[in-house]
Amino acid sequence: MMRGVRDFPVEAFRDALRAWFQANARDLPWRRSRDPYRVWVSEVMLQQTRVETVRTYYERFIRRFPDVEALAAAELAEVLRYWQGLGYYRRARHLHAAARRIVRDRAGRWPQTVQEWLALPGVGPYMARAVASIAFGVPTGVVDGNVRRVLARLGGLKQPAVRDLQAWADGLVDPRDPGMFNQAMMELGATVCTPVRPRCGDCPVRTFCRGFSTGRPEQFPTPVRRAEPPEERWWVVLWSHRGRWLLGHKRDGLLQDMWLFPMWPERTGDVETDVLTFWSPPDLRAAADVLRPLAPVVHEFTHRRWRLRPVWIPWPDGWDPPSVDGVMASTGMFQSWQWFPQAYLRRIPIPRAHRKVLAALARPVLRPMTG
DNA sequence: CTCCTGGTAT
DNA sequence: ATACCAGGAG
Repeated sequence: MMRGVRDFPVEAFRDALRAWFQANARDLPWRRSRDPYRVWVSEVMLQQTRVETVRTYYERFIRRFPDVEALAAAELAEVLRYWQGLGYYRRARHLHAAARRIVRDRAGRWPQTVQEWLALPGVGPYMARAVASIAFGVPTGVVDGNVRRVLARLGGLKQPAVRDLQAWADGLVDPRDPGMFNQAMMELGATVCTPVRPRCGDCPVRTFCRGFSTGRPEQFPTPVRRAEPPEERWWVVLWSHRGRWLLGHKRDGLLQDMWLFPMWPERTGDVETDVLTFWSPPDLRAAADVLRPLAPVVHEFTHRRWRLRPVWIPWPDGWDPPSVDGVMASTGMFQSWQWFPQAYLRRIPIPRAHRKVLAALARPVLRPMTG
């Protein structure tokens, strides 16, 4: 057991936390049911994502895919479309794959133990314990980012090991209602024991808290600064022809299975040199004639920052259809490509970064293209 | 603007 | 250890 955690008044802590949660729990859509499907979907969405963002997505998703059978029967593209804008699209692909496993391999029988949940794709230590405790009453503690912070402050721990926190959470969890206890811990972290300026005055368990007694709760756990993500500069080509737009289906890695406008790395800063060299000579001359620079877009991921320079190429209706295969193949990032009518852009999964590019069409150019 | 947050897979 | 997204708060 960790220093500072010995002789922790477990029963009194549970009582104070329970009373607080019963009076202060936010009314969230996924809390109205202990249906494993709903608990699971909400937990997947809430991973790495804020409650207010998830709320809208969750309700739409449940309307469209009301149970695990409906999700398993759906196409991946459809699932991704409902996930569009939430980020971490791998979550959606795993959710979909796991739904198919539950329906096909388990004949719709739900995993109930932590071990069974862990066997599903996209389910790790946190999620397995969250769903098992909330939907099935398994007496196990969960340690997500919120709980980690709450426990670190309670124990006055600067750099707690996850294993120790898990062990502590397992000992703390209320066996009478593990799901409620876990949700209460996370709720406390989300609304009171916040990363900056925690509201200790509103905290139901401050009398148990070493962080509070030190007067500097924000020091637990020790804050760490994230490194600057490296920057990448890309040209993005919005190619339109007879009311259609050319997009590619991303093959792998970042934004896999999403639809993107073709992109080329910026090298010289001159679009004809960097992009149009991959085009056939007649296409090159024609494209240069109708090329329209758009306002730049910045989009930040965890691990890299994109500076996008969108270029609109409105291919005149009267001209021959452009030959796109060689051009799209030259990007090396798509498994297929397609001309989509304007109205269809709402029906395919396009990540936020390229939605911003699309929005740049409606704005005036802010800077010249060269330089 | 700047600084901050988050689970799983590999 | 690193890849993966899109925000919010101040």
